[in-house]
Amino acid sequence: MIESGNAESIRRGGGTGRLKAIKSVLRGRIDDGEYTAGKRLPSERQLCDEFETSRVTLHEILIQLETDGLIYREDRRGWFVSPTRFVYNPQSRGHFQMSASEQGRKPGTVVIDKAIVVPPPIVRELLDLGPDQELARIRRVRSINERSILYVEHYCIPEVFPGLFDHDLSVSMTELYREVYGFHYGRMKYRIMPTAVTGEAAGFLRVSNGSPALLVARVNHSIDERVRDCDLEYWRHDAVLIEVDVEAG
Amino acid sequence: MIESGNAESIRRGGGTGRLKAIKSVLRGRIDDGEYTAGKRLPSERQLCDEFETSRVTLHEILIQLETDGLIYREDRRGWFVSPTRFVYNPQSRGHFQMSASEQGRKPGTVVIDKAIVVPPPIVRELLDLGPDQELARIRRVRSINERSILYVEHYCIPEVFPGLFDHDLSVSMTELYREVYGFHYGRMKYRIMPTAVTGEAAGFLRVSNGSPALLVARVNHSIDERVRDCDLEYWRHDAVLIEVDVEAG
DNA sequence: AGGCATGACTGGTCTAGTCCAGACCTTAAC
DNA sequence: GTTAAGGTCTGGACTAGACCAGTCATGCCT
Repeated sequence: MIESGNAESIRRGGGTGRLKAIKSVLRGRIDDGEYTAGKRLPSERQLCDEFETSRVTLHEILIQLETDGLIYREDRRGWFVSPTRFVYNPQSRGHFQMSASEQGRKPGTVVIDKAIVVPPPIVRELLDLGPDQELARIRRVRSINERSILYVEHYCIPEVFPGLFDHDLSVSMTELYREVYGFHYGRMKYRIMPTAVTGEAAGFLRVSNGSPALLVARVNHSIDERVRDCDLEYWRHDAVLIEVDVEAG
Repeated sequence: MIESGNAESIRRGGGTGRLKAIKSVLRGRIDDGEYTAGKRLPSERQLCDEFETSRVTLHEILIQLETDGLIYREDRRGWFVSPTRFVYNPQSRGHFQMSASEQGRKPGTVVIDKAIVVPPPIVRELLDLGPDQELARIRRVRSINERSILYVEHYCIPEVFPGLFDHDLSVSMTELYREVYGFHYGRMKYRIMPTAVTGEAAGFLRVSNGSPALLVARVNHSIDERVRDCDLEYWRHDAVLIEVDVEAG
C-alpha cells in the first residue's frame, strides 16, 4: 500500500489506482497542514515530476480534490488550499459584511458596474415580468480575506428607486433601500442549485468558463408585497455553507 | 464560425476553441430536442469520431455540460440528458413521495440496509454526541422515474425508537415516527453545500467515486426539543432545486 | 426456465507530450 | 515614478492512443 507522503510506491498504467493513491497523499498533506489554507500548492508540472505522472492524470486528481471542497483554483494562477466555508444564513438580520466580520473574516465588496438592461429570462421569470421590461442591474463581487467568492447580479425596477445609481453601491442594498427609500423586506424566496459559472462572472471569480458554482437566486418582497427585486448569487462552490432553520409545517 | 450541428468546420490544436465549439453544438442538440430528456447520448467514442477529436477533449466537454446541469452520467453505462430538476421544498408538509407525485414524477424508495453503527464525525457534531455513542442508521436510495437521484443516511437514537427495524422503512420516516412513536417534528435545521459523493454512496447513485453532489444535512428536532435525529442527503447535483421561503428577521 | 459464461460496449484511468493564452514579475526607458 | 515590453510560469486546451473494470445482452447448458 501507499506510504503516506511517499510518491515512489505508486504503480503506473491504466486503472492501477494511481489516481486514488496520489489523491490520498495530497489529501493527507492538506489534512496534516503541510499545505495550509489559502496557500498555493506546488504547480501541476511540479507535482507531475514528483509523482511521475501525466498532467492529464494530475489535473483530474486536483479536480476531484476541488469537488471535495479541499482546494480551489484560480485560472492560470494556481491551485490553493480552501479556507473553511463562509456560513450563509439567509435568515440572518445581518448582511454579507456583517456576517463575514462576525465569522472572523475580512469582507470586501467591489462594484463592477451599474446599468439599465433587459434582464435574462431567469430574472423575468422570477419577477414575473413581460419580455421588454427593463431593469436596473448592479453587478458586484464579494470577497473574503481578499479572495473573490461571490458574484452577484442585483435587479430592481428603476422607477421604484429613483436616483439609485447616484448612491454608494458597495454597501448593503438592504440598508440602502430602507434608509433612502423606506423600503422594508417582508420575506425572501430562495432557489438554490448547483450550476456552472460562465462568461464575465467566471472572470470576476477568477475561474475558467464552465466551472462549478452554487447559484442562489433570491426574490425579495416588500412587506406589502407591492415591490419585488432579485439577486442572482453565484458562489464559488467550495466557499459557502448555507444554514437554514425551518419550522415544521 | 461553427455551423450549428456541423462537426466539420471546427479547428484543431491547442486552445483553438474546439471545446467551446463542440460544446455549443451539443448544447444546441439538447435545446432543440434532438437529444431528449432521459435518453442516452451517443457514446464518447461515437462523438469522438463525429467531431474528430480526442476522448480526453470530448470527455472534458461532457463534464462541462454536466456541470451546467444539462446532462448526467451513469458510471460505465453512458451519458444521458437530464430531466428537469426535482423541486425540494424543505418547508413542504409532504415528504419525498408526495412531493414527487405532486410534480408529476414517479417516486421510488429502496432500503439499502439498517444497522446500529458508530456514526461519522459530521453526524456526531450535528447531534452533539460523545465519541462512542452508537446510533441506528437506515440507508435508502430515492429515485424519480426509475433514476436514482438521492442517497440518504438517516441516524437516530435507537432507544428512542424501540423496534424501529421491525417496520417497513421504505415509507416516510416522518409519518412512521408520528404514527408509531407519537414523535412530532417541531423544527428542522438544514445545512446545504456542494460536496463530492464517494464510496458506496457513489455506487448507489451510479456515479463514479468523487462525483459532485449537493449535500443536505438535516437535523430534526421534536416539538419539546428533547429528541433529535438527522439525515445526510446526497443529491445528484443536476437533479435538485431547493426552494425556501424566509421571513425577514 | 434459470443460471452462468462470454463478448461487446460503456466510461474510468493513464501516458507523454504539444500548443495556447493569461498572470505576474522584472527590467529598461522615458 | 510610471509605463511598456519581455520572459517565465501558470492552468487550459488538445492529441492519439492504451489499458482497466463494470454493465448488459445474448447464447448455451443444465
